[in-house]
Amino acid sequence: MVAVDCVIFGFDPTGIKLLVFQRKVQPFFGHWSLIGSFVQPKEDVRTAAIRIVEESTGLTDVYLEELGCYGQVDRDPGARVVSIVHYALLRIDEYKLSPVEDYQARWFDFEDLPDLIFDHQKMVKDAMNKLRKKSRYRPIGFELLPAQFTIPQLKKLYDAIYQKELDRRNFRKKILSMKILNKLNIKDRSSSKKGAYLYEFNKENYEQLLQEGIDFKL
Amino acid sequence: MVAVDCVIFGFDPTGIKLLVFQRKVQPFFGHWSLIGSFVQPKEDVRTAAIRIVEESTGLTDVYLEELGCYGQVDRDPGARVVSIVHYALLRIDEYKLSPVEDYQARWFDFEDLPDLIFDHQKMVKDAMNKLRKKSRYRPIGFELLPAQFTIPQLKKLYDAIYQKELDRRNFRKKILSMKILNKLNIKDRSSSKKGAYLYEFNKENYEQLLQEGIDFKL
DNA sequence: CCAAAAGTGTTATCGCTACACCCATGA
DNA sequence: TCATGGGTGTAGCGATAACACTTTTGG
Repeated sequence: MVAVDCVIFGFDPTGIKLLVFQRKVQPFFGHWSLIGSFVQPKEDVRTAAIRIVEESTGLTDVYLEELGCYGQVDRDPGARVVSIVHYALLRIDEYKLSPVEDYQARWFDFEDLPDLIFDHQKMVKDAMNKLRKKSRYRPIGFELLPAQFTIPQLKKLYDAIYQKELDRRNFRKKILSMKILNKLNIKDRSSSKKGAYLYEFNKENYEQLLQEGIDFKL
Repeated sequence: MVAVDCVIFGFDPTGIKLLVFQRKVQPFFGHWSLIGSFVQPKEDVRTAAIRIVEESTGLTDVYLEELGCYGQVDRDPGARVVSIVHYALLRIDEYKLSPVEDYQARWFDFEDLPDLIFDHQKMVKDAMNKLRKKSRYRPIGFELLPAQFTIPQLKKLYDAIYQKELDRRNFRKKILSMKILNKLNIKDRSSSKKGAYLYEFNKENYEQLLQEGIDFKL
């Protein structure tokens, strides 16, 4: 049997979040777990992952990547299930509430997760490591922010991913030098009196950078 | 059904090689393909990959890593098979001939591969890309060389991986500065009159570097 | 003695790091 | 007017890239 489980990341000003679910079937009814599902006979594996994210969050256009195969014989005590784990990055502010509520879902601080069933804890740990590595050379961090964001917000996200405080000035300099941000002439005053300019991600310039062989080390 | 397919890399002085096999079952009997097998009911997925490499090369202690899941519905025209692809790096000079001969296997130049069945061509391409990326920050290139090797040999390998000629002097300087090579007082004269010193990979120092957070960019 | 590969050293440049200062504004 | 977060500039250091010369030895 082949299943897909999804590690779903979010971010808000207090830090990185994980969306976990209360299991609705035996065994371990009511325990916290990642969201998952069996792959249907006529369904591609990746399609299954997309479906699962949509069913559980209402979102269709999120960053979604394969993490790996979890295929220990005894990982699921009930039956032989091989799980193809994916991780998703989404903007917390965009996700639709109702499907999440149906699923008995909850956002947890990444630093303060409950116990998860089976090998889900390891999946989460591996996903976070992959996110750390990947964000060093791909600007996937943007996927976790609202479409419009300030540079201090972006820095806070990277502080959280790397678990250390980056230098304000160097961070700004580097990210701007890549020219993958469009500055808007609007200020966000929610976190300071002076206000910080809002930016948007410039996808075209980013694609071009990829061609030329970027290295995006923040 | 869950299967494992393996992309098996080798290297000799003329370049990077791939081990491919002549298929012994229908459909596509006799066509070239990667080596693979179904995962047994009581077998971990990774264990299956190790088994496949051993059965097809006779080698047990090779570098082996998961590449990803190939799970399109129609990738195998015969049946629904999800394949967990792995790639292996091995020292051509070490592999036992007889099992390979049983399997109707052949080493092909990576640049000059035959047509492969199903989506195996894409697996190979993806594996090579992963090898390129990974070798930028992990010294996995060593896995492809004999236990003892010269620095010019190592450079040739990285030339082949990156598909460009690195600078001889800078390459040597950098690799030596990492202190992950043990110099032997023996010269290999097979490729020049003057002869080049042989080195061994120093695993202890490498492990220590990993702790400290290496970045191995050549 | 010479061709061919191996081995070594130097210099200029670029990018990163580590800093200190000014700006705008609500309270 | 002052506390708070936002925005900008610069100097020093270290790593990288570009490059030329010497060494060894079989033919």
